[in-house]
Amino acid sequence: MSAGKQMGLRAQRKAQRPNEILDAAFEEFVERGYVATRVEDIASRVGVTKGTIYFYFDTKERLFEEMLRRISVSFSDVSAYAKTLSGPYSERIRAFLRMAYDRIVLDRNTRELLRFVIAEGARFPQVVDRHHEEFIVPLMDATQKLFEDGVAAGELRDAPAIKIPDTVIGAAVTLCISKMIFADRIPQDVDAFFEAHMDVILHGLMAKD
Amino acid sequence: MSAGKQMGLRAQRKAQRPNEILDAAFEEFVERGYVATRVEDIASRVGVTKGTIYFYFDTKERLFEEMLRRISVSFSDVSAYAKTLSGPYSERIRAFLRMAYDRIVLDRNTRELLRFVIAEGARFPQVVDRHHEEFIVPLMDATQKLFEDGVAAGELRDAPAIKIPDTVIGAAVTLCISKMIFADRIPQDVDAFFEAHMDVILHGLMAKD
Amino acid sequence: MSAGKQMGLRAQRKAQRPNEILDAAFEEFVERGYVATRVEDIASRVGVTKGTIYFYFDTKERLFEEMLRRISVSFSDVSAYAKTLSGPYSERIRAFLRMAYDRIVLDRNTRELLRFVIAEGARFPQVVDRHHEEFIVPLMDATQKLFEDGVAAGELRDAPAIKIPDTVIGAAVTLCISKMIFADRIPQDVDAFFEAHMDVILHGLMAKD
Amino acid sequence: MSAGKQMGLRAQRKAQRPNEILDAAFEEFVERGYVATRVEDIASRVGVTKGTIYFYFDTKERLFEEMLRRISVSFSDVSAYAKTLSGPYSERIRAFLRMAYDRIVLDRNTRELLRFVIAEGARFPQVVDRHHEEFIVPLMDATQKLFEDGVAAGELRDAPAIKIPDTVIGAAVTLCISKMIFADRIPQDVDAFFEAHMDVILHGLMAKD
DNA sequence: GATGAATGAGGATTCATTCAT
DNA sequence: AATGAATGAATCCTCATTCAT
Repeated sequence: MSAGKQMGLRAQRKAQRPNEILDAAFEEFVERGYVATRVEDIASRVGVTKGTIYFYFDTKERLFEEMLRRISVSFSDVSAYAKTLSGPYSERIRAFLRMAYDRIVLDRNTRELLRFVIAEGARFPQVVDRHHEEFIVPLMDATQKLFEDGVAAGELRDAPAIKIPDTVIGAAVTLCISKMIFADRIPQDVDAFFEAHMDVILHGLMAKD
Repeated sequence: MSAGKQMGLRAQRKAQRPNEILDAAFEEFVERGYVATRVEDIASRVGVTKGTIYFYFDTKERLFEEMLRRISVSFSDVSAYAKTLSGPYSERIRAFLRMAYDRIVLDRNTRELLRFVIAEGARFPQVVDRHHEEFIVPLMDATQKLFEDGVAAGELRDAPAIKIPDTVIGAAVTLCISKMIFADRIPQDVDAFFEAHMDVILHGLMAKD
Repeated sequence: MSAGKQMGLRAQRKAQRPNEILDAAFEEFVERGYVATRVEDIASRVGVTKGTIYFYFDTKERLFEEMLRRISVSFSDVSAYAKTLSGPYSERIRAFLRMAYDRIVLDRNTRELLRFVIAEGARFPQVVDRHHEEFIVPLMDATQKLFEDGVAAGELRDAPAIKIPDTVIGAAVTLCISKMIFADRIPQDVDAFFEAHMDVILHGLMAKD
Repeated sequence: MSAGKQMGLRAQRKAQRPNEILDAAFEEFVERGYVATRVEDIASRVGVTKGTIYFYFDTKERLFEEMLRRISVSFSDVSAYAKTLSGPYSERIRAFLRMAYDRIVLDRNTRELLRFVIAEGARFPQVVDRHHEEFIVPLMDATQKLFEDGVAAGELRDAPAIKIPDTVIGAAVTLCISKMIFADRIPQDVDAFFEAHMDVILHGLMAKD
């Protein structure tokens, strides 16, 4: 019944080739950056030769862009997620921020995407723009909305950070970068970091009773 | 009496050549990254030819490393700075963080250094290590010390963030990155950001009276 | 009774494949030359894929050679044609030269064949040799014979051009080249050219009465 | 006093490099055509390496174009030459056509230029246009003018070829092509050809007395 | 000190050809 | 018969580096 059963082994492999290549490209571009990565490196990683890469992707540039598209899972759903939250705002914020940490710090794709934005942004300006539109804006908007709702509910203080949620999310981004640049050499205790961060945030934002 | 006075203008200029080159190298490497920057680009910016660059620097790699050294002003003095602070800890923290913002967010060299750490870290691991030793550790240590003193003085709450000051400094790093990747396209109001951040931090860390 | 009647449409089409391919090859090779023409270009023009071309032709080189063979209609019959002519030599020459013009200037295959001889002669020396044997020699021999007969008949002057008929045929070749290189950008009035040429030739070759 | 004395050997050689390269490029492009000629072939012929070629010429295309410019000696002066002629028109035509033969048939540059026009015209349309403007038009105009003057002087018949001088010049072009494609394999007796051609032309164009 | 011609290794891309399906 | 994925040799062009002047 499955499509797989109707495809020959070769056909199955073939259908996966573009994704195999994009995955290999991701690893190589992460390791060496756009310019220093050779198309042949990517081919070797897949176990094919240069020519095969060009059979599926016109240019190295295109390959890079499609790889980015593949790893870029937009944050446009976080707003919907915030709406599913209920209970006291201290709990909602915790849940929301935990989700943010999971997606920003723990998701390798998102982490390395930030590396590409920083390292290749000058070469691929549209990558920076897309990152802003699909990641930063949705996340900040959702966070701000959550905060404003908390203020309206009388549970949060009307702090200036309500309007500049970057001041709160920022710590997660920085942790993401630390994980990215130090990898395993300097391990990061994400949970402890998250708890310490939450503690400051909640103490800093909760309305005095 | 100074050496400068005894040099002709031309001689002075020549004595400055290495620095001119390093400055030009900085701009070019920032724009294009290590691999994509051509030695000739740097030479053109200085107004000399390739050969001249090689008179002063053995290789492109060396040039890159020395450029990094030139822009890397260590943070090892921030601990001394913290010691000069007096008065209530809320004020000390404000002054200390303001200094941190100035050096992390507003100083272009520090900002772009972070770009190099992220973009070229795989190629120049020692840059990552140095960045850790000379920037992150001194800054975190001094911050932590300041917080611990505040706790000891009974002015700060013994929050878990005291031991993980990255949770506090993180926002500044993220703002630095925003300025870096968006440049002038998306202006950042550093002062407003700082005030909003301070507000959360102080409310979050001050001991209840 | 013919094979065609017993074949289905599809079978007929298939039987024509080699010729379709040769025709497409002709167009592509004319447009881009041997080296710059890709086997895939030819395949696209036929509406098949590369592999199909290789089913019918071993190599691109072979394909080129067979295409040449297809368009090369030998001039070995012009001598027979000359023998069919009768009447005064002025009329015979006019008829013969008109035939030469038709075949050299107006026949696209012959025209482009000359292009291949000039453009690819170094790569395919046998093409040059064949062109000499099958086109130039038969045409010149027949022309010379016609002229000599005219002289023997006392109708033509025993001009040195009788032995070097290229001096007469040359104009047609040049017109062929003009048509070839300028195509429609600079239209050539073949009839006017022919008449003007004939006029000089006849005045130049006829015996004085 | 000579410039040569003031240049070092190296400097002299350097100043000649572009021309050496263009000459080598001419030979290689003649032999193999534009596409099949490798930049490295040209470099080898000069005795340098690829890189050197690119030091002087941006691209292979540019190199080809400049090579063409180098070998293209315009025919715009033939009209002035015609004006220097005096005496009976039979003599003027002989002198003029001899000059045309010398420049069209015997000048290797002009000969091979025609090869490029035919072989590379589709790739470099401007070459075809330039050839028309700088070679064909000036030559035809001058020839026509000479013929018309001869008619006006009552020495030449008002033949239709007067207005279509290509019918006369054509033979020279064809001889040029023969020399080009057969090179030494089939030697051409240019003088005999010229004389035979002249004989027909003069008999064909002279007014009856 | 500075120049810039020259080198040559390296990398993106193309394309004739093969072959399993 | 036909397809099209895969190969790998070939070729344009770049650029770090050298070195004679």
